[in-house]
Amino acid sequence: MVSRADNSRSKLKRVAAPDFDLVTTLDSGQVFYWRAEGSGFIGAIGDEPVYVEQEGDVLRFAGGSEKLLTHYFALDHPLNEICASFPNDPAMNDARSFCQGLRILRQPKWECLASFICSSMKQVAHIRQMSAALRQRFSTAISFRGGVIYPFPSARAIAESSEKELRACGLGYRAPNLLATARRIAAESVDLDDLASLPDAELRAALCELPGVGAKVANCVMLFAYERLRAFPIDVWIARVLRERYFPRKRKMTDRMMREFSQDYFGPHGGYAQQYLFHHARKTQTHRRMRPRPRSSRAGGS
DNA sequence: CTCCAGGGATGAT
DNA sequence: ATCATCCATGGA
Repeated sequence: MVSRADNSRSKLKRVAAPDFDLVTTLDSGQVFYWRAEGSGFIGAIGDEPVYVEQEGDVLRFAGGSEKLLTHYFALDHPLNEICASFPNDPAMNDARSFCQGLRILRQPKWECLASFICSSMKQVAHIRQMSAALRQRFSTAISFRGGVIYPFPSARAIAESSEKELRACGLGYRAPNLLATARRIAAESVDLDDLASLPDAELRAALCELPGVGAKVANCVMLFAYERLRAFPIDVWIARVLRERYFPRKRKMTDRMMREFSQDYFGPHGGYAQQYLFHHARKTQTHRRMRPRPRSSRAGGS
């Protein structure tokens, strides 16, 4: 019987959150730990356990502070101006109206980097699984609201593990990459905070030096952790959107073409535009699975 | 069962 | 510079 008066629940703090949609934002594939709980979500911002729910234009929360939530959820981003800067075309307009209130978070750098090193060739649900496994195995539990929260483990904690332990978390071939990157950071041969002073191109190059980080992961980290709102990650979903909705007549779309087009077409907040296109595509996917394959003409011999 | 997933590293052209 | 192949794992 655990039902003792949970007065933790009746004393939620409040912060104004106009032009914000908590559910859409947390479900948009940029962050991998928050889980539905009650009428809101439980998770952590850095090492701070947080519960948060939305009611209209207000966030009600426990844990953390108004300042912490405002920063993490980027409530200060001028979302109207950002959305108005998107190009005016059918695909973008569909995405913009579908994703109202979606904001690009300001995530902790290491957590974001490590999560996206794990992300390659994995669905969002799998990345969440790996994140949860890493947290449970390599960080310290914090009691919170009758449950337990696992913050994301430090680079040092990962660095002191082994490839075998990381594979046990379901990382597969990503394990040596995460381990090697964690070791560089723990050894202080790379300081993720220092990189924040670099201009976009140099930041991207520095991130791509890390094992398991290529252009796509680097762009995700730039967008979700370094507030480089022009960074435009191109994954399989975005590539599909570009092919099908922007260049339906082209037979081949090379990586280079997609990169060069998206960098200036989507403007100074291209990363935001990308996230809207990504979320819209992923949530409105129609079963593109069963395409009749050419039947192999070896049914029964004669 | 098969197909696919928020790709990157490597080696061959 | 571009292209092919391999890399683990689990959901649909």
